[in-house]
Amino acid sequence: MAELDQSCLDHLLGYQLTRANIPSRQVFLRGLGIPLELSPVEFTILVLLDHNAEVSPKQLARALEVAAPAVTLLLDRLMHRGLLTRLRSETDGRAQRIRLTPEGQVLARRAHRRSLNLEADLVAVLSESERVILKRLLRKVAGYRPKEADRSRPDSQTGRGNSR
Amino acid sequence: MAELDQSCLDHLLGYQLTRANIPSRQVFLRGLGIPLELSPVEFTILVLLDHNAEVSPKQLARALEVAAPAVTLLLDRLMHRGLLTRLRSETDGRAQRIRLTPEGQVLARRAHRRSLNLEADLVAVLSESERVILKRLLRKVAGYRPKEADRSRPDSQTGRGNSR
DNA sequence: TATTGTTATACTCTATAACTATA
DNA sequence: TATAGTTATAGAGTATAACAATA
Repeated sequence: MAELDQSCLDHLLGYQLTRANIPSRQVFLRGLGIPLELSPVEFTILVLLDHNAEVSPKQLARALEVAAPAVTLLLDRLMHRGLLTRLRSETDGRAQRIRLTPEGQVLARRAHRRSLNLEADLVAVLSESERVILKRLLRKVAGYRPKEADRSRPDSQTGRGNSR
Repeated sequence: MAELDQSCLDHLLGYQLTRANIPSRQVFLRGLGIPLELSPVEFTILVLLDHNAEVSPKQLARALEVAAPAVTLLLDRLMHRGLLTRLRSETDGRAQRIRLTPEGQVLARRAHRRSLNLEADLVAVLSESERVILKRLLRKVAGYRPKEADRSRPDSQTGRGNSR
């Protein structure tokens, strides 16, 4: 069966990003996500909680660019697995402090350790200097924020969903 | 409110890819997706159909690395919008040939034209040579395929969903 | 009034299994 | 038996609005 010619989409950075994300995601799932039963966001949350003190759901929502209700659901799931607890902030009665339980900390560290060598095969397609360059360029792109005037709604935090 | 320290995730290429995808996705939605009422995959399908003759759902599933049932649903939607038709292949009674309708072709070309300048602001954070390098490196990463021995199920086409 | 977090809802995407019709 | 495509279903992600409690 003939392969389709996709050159008509080559000019789109977004297309290249999405395509590069496919094997990257597979590598994550096979090497970490499935064995430790963590989705990419769940992994990210656990690691961030372990490396940052006094984290609130609001901070997570900002850091991950995920809408607040989504964070609530994610934290619910991790809490029901006994990986974290929610405490009221002592300085602001509205806010919470999320804390990893001992089990959560063990899992966070195990996952983080595992993540260090996770992409070895994947990035083997690049030279060491290419890896450095790629990450630097991706960070530049990630730092872009549309001008306010361009935004349809100033405070819309549109999700990270990526259906392609 | 304090920003979280995310340096503990810097080593993961997948994390950088996902983060770079966020503004890229916003740019697509605001500049093309919302005005033309096309999701990223729908846009991709229309453009591929316009640039390739005699396309079957199977070919689309392969090209986009989307599971067959998902392709069925995507094509259903585009068909109900009058953008394409499904014809039986004359050489293989099981297969289909997807064809853009005149309206579909008009939209495909309008969308493609619009996509050419879509990311101008986004890629302005990069120099011209950086853009070339970035796309080349992304293509390398996108070309990676895990060794069969690593794959849990040889024919699993895991989706492109990207919840992070 | 504004902010933090939750609930509820609706829609999309994704994954799988089971089915049909053709080969 | 294998392949192309569909149906059905369940789960996860995402966006919005509306709400409670606190500031």
